Amino acid sequence: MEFKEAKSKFIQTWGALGSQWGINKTMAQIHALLMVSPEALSMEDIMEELHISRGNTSMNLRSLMDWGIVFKEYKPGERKEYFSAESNIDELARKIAKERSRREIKPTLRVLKDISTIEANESNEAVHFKAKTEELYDFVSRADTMLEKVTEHKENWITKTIVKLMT
Amino acid sequence: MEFKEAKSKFIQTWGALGSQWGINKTMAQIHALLMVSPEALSMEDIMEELHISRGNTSMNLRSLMDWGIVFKEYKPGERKEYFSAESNIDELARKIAKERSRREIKPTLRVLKDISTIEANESNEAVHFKAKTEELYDFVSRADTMLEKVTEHKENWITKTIVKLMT
DNA sequence: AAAAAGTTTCATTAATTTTTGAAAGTTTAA
DNA sequence: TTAAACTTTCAAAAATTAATGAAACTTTTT
Repeated sequence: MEFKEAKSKFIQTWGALGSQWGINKTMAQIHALLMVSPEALSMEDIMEELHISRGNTSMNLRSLMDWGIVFKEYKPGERKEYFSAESNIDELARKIAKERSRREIKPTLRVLKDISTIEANESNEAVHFKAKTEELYDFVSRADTMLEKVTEHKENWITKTIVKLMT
Repeated sequence: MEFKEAKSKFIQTWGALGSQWGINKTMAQIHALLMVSPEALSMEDIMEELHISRGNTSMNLRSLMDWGIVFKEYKPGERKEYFSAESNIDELARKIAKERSRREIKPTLRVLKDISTIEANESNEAVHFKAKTEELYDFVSRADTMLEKVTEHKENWITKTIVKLMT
């Protein structure tokens, strides 16, 4: 396989992965492209490489910047804006995890907490509901905390945890 | 909030969460409904509760069974099929993680490995590409292994890991 | 073996999501 | 202050994904 083919394959794969994870395909593709580009790219560059419109490029770049995983760069003496991706992969994972927690897990936890407070001395059905949603709350809450721990620090989390448990 | 309202809210929330994670809304809603039902439900029950068609119900139930998180049940003396959800939440998480790894992460790893083998003595661009995709392969690979470790066993993984590290 | 009770499939329709492109908006330079 | 260079927005169109429902299929009962 030569470079061009590999590059295109990478962009397609990253895009497909993105859509399976609830991120739109173009957004993931732009991110993939920027990740493997040694230099920051202009909007024109991106449009041309991915064959997408200006509007589409603009909106998805904005989303990527909202996620904190793509940055604007200005080249001295140039008016055009250039874009580059977070280059540290651990940092990338950290930001994605943090953002998904904030946007999805936290709101879900709020709902779960809320609905598990129903008075359940009525029916069997209500008792079971309350038990199940409480259990789910605990689980999701634990998972979220763990995710936070794993991603909050750049340093090795396991080591820290062990030290903490042993002292 | 009384029971009916809470139940409906739970089903909506779980459905929304599903679609953010690449699972179709109805599938997640059926799963939510079965999770909070103390008894197994028939297709009729599900159709009625969620206001969806027979075909839709049938296909999404099949998907849920393919994921291994919903089961068919037969009641003695009854011809109808009943459905129930995996009731252990740890087990549920385990199965989802395993399935997503198999369907999404593993294929991505294969592609990453494949494309990072290009001969990169040509351009700066190709050198950077090779380095980046290799780095990504290592990261995803590590993450997948960790996920496997966390979910492979029902027992507390942390404890085991610590014990292993200390001996 | 035919009817009854139930389930699955899949072409068509509906809903949702994404993309386009042209107009409006900004900023810089002359 | 106005023209040029560039970016953003958003209504409409296109593409994708999900849902319907009727016909086909399966299994059980009589």
